[in-house]
Amino acid sequence: MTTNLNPQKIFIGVSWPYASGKIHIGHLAGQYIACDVFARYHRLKGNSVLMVSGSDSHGTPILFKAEEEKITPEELVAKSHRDILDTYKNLGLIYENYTSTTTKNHEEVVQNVFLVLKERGYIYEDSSKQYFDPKVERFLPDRYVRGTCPKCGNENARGDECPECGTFLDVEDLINPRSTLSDAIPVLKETKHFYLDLKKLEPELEEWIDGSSGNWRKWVREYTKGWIKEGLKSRAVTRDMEFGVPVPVEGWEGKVVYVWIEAVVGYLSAAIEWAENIGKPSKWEDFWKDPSCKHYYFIAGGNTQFHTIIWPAELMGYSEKYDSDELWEKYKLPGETRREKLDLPYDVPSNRMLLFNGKKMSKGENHMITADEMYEKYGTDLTRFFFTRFAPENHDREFSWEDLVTTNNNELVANIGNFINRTLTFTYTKFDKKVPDGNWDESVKTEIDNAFEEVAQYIEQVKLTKSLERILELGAFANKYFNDRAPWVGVKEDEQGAKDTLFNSIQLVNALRLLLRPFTPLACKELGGLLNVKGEFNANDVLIENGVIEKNIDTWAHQPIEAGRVIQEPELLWEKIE
RNA sequence: CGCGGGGUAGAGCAGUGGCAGCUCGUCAGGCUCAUAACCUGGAGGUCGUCGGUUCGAAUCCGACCCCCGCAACCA
Repeated sequence: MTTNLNPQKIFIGVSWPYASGKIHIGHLAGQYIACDVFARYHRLKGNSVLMVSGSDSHGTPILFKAEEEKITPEELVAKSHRDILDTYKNLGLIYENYTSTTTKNHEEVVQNVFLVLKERGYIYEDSSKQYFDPKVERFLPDRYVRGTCPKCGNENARGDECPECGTFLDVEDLINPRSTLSDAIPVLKETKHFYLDLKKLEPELEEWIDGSSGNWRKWVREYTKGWIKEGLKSRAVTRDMEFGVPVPVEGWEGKVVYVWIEAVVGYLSAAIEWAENIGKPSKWEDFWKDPSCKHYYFIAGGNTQFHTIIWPAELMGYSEKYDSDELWEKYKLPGETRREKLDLPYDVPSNRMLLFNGKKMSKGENHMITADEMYEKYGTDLTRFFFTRFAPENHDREFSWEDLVTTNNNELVANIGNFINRTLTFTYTKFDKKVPDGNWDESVKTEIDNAFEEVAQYIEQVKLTKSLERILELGAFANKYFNDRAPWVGVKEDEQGAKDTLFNSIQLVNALRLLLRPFTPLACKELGGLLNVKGEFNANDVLIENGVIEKNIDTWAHQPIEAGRVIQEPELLWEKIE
């Protein structure tokens, strides 16, 4: 436990959950637990962490859902936001700032970014024809138009894709189109939009991807390169709608900035809001304008290209502001003082899909298990442990309740939990509740030090499943050590030998506690109590209590328990289920 | 030929040219401090298919088959 004199700055952006309901376990497996484990580790390591996210609170589906539930969109969004916060709290998911896209600050930053990109010529105006539902008087997103597939004749094809034959469609090609909102026949209407000129940024983008993607997950890199290979197309960045961030251009009333400009800018606006919240309005620049600050984006599946292509493109285009006296004066961000470029992503450790009965989870089709259900059944630690242990880091993974039970019983309980329990019980009953006076076994010491180092490496590479596997290895080592040394024999025949064994076992128990802090925080805290650990600095607890961490203290190392310390009566940290 | 991921023991997965591994399950044994736990040993695989390169291929090359994801504000 030493002051970290040279803390690494870590910015973590976590994809924004859509505020149309509760989050499900796919979200947990995808990013919300991984980011928290990663952030907790870095805080414990004494690094400077800024992790932000928020509720994505705009868009057509929210309008429709609100209508369905007969409440206002604002009410739906507020309720969803509260639900999400509850879930986070239950699962111990903590952010430096978790906000929402409904804030004035967000609107201001989005409009600022939009206008700079427009001034630099990366956003241009064009018009297109889009289906309009005359009955409900709304333009229709492609997915809200159904009709007959021109390829296979399926009468229920969606405007974007035919679910029957799998073809991606242009909405205008549908035969006999109808609106899913009213069943009315939609009409094609001319509408003007702004487009993001990705083509223009493509060379710069490609160079950046070639240079930076070496440490990305293979599938993320290949997927991204695939998009570039296909050629980037301009995309409309505005929508005909009233619910969202208004397009800040005269004559564009009734249109809003479309999500994949809007939501990703949240990473910046939430950082700015955080700086404001802690009373240091320029502090966000430490994380956004320091090239040594590493930017990680925890996202999942289909969001990948927004973070490896579109968001970097926006940042590149936006950073041209700093080359122009005029733009710099005209478009200052809140609290902005430094005329330096914004940092680009360092890594995008995107996960693949968690499947349930062979299909991915979906809010729309109600094919899901909510995060709340998981929490209510199995609690914080097991939920966190399981979805780290079996995160779909490199390929899709099937979720099953059996795996969850097996993992709990064989790994959390039988490996780690049982070792802790047998050690504490032995100490409590055979050594008068005191840590016996024993000598360090070098092999144990080495094993512990190696574990700290290797687990740290895995986490820093965002190989979280491996990091947990490594901790389980230490648990297996500990059980074997205990078994080989057979202190239950020694306690009668070789008392000092038994004392040595238990002294070292206690150290292993404490090592496991320290290593597991990012993964199973509740049990670690409880175990700290059993071991009578007092006054230990835990940056994550400080963040929960004070909302900010003032000191960078490196606590990622073994902290020995001294002989003679009295321990509490052992209690089970985790129990077998079913 | 749209883009991408995958196919290895009953299950879930590591393994990028050199004796096919890990966890769980299963079988046998040991131990008894511990949550029926822990420890040791065994059985179980023509590495999707076919062809090629090589002294040597799960791994490199070619063809094919199967599963999955991706243009929607679905993580």
